[in-house]
Amino acid sequence: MKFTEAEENYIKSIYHLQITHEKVSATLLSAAVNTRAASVTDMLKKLQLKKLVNYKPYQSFTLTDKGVKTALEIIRKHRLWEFFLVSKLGFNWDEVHDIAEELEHISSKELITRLDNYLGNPSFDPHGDPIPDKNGRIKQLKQKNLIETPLKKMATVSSIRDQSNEMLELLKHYNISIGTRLRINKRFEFDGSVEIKMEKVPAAILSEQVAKNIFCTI
Amino acid sequence: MKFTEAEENYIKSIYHLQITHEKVSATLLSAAVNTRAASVTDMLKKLQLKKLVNYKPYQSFTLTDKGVKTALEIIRKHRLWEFFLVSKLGFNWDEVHDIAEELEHISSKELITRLDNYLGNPSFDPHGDPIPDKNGRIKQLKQKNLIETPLKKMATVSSIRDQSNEMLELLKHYNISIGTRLRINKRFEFDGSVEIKMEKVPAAILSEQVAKNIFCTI
DNA sequence: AATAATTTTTAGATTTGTCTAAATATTTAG
DNA sequence: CTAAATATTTAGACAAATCTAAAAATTATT
Repeated sequence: MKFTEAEENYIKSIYHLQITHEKVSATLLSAAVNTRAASVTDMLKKLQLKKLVNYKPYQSFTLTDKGVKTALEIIRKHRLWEFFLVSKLGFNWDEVHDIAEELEHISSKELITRLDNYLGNPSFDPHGDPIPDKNGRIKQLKQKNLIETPLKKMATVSSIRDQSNEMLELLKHYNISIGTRLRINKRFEFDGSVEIKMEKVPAAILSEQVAKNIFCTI
Repeated sequence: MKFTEAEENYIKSIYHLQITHEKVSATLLSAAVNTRAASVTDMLKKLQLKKLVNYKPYQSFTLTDKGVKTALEIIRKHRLWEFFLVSKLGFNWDEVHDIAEELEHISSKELITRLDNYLGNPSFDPHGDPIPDKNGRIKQLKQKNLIETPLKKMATVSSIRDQSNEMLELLKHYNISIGTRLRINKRFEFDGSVEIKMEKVPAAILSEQVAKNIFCTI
């Protein structure tokens, strides 16, 4: 399916926002796409009709699977072009973003397939961000436990090391499971505990012992 | 100065038309940009305000110097991208037009400067058409179409004027492409058709309409 | 030269993506 | 728990680029 440049920019921005923020609001998005919130509302309705976002008035929204797939295609193009601009044309990595913002909207699939091969199917762009492959898969950074996970980044619980009943009981209480999305707000030097924030619930404190056993990917 | 994609397409089309036609009419232009004549009138008024065309209602029009300069910049981008697609990404010369139609609107000047150097500052694109240099200058090849090419001399196909899909289909059928070597055996007064002979295949007849659109160097 | 055919322009409408201002809903704070 | 602050949506407008239908101008034909 083909989308307008404006639609693509919204989809891409929502994708980036929902990785770094647990909730994507219209205001947040309006800043990201540099428009007024009222315009965002208009566009959300259109994207919903096209089944790209899950959206109900006055509620926060997310990309559908189709929306994510679309976002990854755009990001793939963006990052491949950035790689090209740096590796072949000799740009510095901090000069290429705006040009790639334009190039990412070129529609030809065959072009991207060939460009990818020409560049040697790179997995990371010049900024170190992963380049989705043709199936939308990105090389994930290794999983880290909550002691190692960087602060303030949305992370997804990917595994639990200690699977004792006591641990599972605790996870159940906090409503943490594989796939749960959370963010580390703060780490306390004093006892190694961490404050985590999940959607819809107040922040919670986990002891160092617990934190060491919960693994995430970002 | 920056122009919209629509404006650029009009400018480029007017340029091509005023090279191949003595007078450029709204109807002719409307076919070239694939819109209705009424829309062309609207756009001409806008382009006139921007000093890109000399236009008075009900009269034929021409590009201003500024318009020509703009057209050459767009054509330069188009042809450099075509060269890139063929020489670096391995596309066939008859597959690149539509992609270059999109790429020609990428705005960065620095990108084109670097692309030009990366490609070795080529003077001709894969169709044999000259690539304007950064100052808008074009190298003219002494090329003649098959009506003008002398009889019984080996000639090399250097460019195709009409690059419509229909024309490309026909060329593909006859296995004619840029670089093909051929000889004019005979010209028929009756309908202007020409008999050509290429290596390894029987002689073939081309209509006047086709012959006019195939250019050669000898 | 008068009329017919064609071309060009005008007038009014449509779509996309945006805006401002006002209305409405939600969240935060006293 | 209200009230204030903030966020979101609606309503109405606009610019760009297009369209159709009709009017006006030009060109061609008899």
